[in-house]
Amino acid sequence: MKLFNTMTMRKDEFVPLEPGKVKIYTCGPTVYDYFHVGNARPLIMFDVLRRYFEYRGNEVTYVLNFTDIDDKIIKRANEEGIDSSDVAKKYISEFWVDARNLGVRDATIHPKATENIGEIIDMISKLIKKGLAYQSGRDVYYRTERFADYGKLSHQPLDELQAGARVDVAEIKENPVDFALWKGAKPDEPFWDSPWGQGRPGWHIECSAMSSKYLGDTIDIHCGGQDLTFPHHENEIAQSEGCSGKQFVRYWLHNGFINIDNKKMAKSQGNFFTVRKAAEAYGYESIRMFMLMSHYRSPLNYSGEILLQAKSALDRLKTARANLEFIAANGSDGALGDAENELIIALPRYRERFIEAMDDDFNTADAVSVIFELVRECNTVAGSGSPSKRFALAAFDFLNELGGVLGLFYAEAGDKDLNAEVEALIEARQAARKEKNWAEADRIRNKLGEMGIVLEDTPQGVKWKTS
RNA sequence: GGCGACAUAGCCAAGUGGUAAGGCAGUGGUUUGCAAAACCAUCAUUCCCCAGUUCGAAUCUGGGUGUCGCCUCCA
Repeated sequence: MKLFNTMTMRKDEFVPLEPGKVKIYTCGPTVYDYFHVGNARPLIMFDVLRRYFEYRGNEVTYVLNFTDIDDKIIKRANEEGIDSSDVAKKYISEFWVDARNLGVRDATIHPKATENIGEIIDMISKLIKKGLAYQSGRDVYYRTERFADYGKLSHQPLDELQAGARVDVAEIKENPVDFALWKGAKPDEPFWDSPWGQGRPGWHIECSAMSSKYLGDTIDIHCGGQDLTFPHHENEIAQSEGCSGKQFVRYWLHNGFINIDNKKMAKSQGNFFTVRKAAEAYGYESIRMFMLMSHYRSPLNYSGEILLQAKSALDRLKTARANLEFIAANGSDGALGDAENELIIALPRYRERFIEAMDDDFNTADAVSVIFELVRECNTVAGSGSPSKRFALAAFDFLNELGGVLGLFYAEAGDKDLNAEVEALIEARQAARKEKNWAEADRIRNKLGEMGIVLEDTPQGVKWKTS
């Protein structure tokens, strides 16, 4: 498998440190609000990466952290007059609602910064001892010019960064590019005790500390949005490699942005849609489909029209899948027909093409197109003659296999079951149809439509789905 | 100023040297009691522009134009 590595700026052949085992760390959310569609991209795409590694027989340890102490959380807490830990708690639980509805599987470990303060303090102490960090007032800063490789990920020479630095030239810092590892607490701020007084960790050190605690000094893959390349990931390298003396990350993966009118969707710009809100209009799985249909590194414009397109595309797949499931239950019991047999023999070729696409820097857009071609074949075969249960079941399973790698075809909370009232109406309509009482049959169908139930008359019987 | 990305049909989007995948929308047809779903056909002589390399370029090289991102919290 090839992965585009930001460090080398090309697609590198992926070889895990330990054969059959893959260690991945993805920078998780700062929990001070609902997350938006832009935040959802790394969650969804790197969830797919993880699923794919598992599909190919690897054991994956996947870490996704929560930054649960941060300036923004404190700000939010002050605005609402509540404790910052309550803000974090609330938005972590809201995170689970959206993430699970998007079909994002729980990571192996979801560490929280506030539960790893000890490890963070240890790491900072080690950096100070090595001369890579210094205390200044009640803060601790990283001495960037001491780390020879600083800038190697973002490919920016340190002196250029200084020239372009718009950061406040705080007196307390030796160099404007130095960044905080520990921040002394201001009045009314939450704090933890440390050798440098009461305070809290800086943002960058959390990820370094949690990554090494849960995955070791060297990990296979570190993921995040492109905007984290600098300074966040650059700083992580300085901290982790400065501390351990070993390579921190072997492959750096960065997803492109979700844009609105070609501008990056960002909370600070105010041009964002929360996943919660977008899902109300188009459904969670459509958001997932929207992301899958393009390459994770390409910029992707968000709009209602495009979400609708993604929803229609997804519906095509889901309908095909539901048709196969229906035939698997109601089709003929006979042996496979010639066309059925041919398609089943061809399935491994679809699998190969799917894998080929995914092996190329997990090109989900291409992988999705393989599924569409498969679906057309399945529809053709299932729509002619009297399709057999055996065929439909095999095709159904196969569709689930490929869809499952992309995290498709899951039930969202709120998917309806058929209730007794609906069932009675469907039967009444069938009776009317038998008597060729089309007016009555159509009346019932319209009524069901208003209830959100769409009917399809098929050779194997009546199918229904929610609209 | 430094570093980087992107530009393919009405819309979305793969393809990085061999003659333009896939999806959405549209059009014509088949099927259906009518629908729905589905299937078939159709839908870019052409990939931002110019020049070059090559038997051959959307793909490589040079130049240009446009858009965006990072360098500051940011997925």
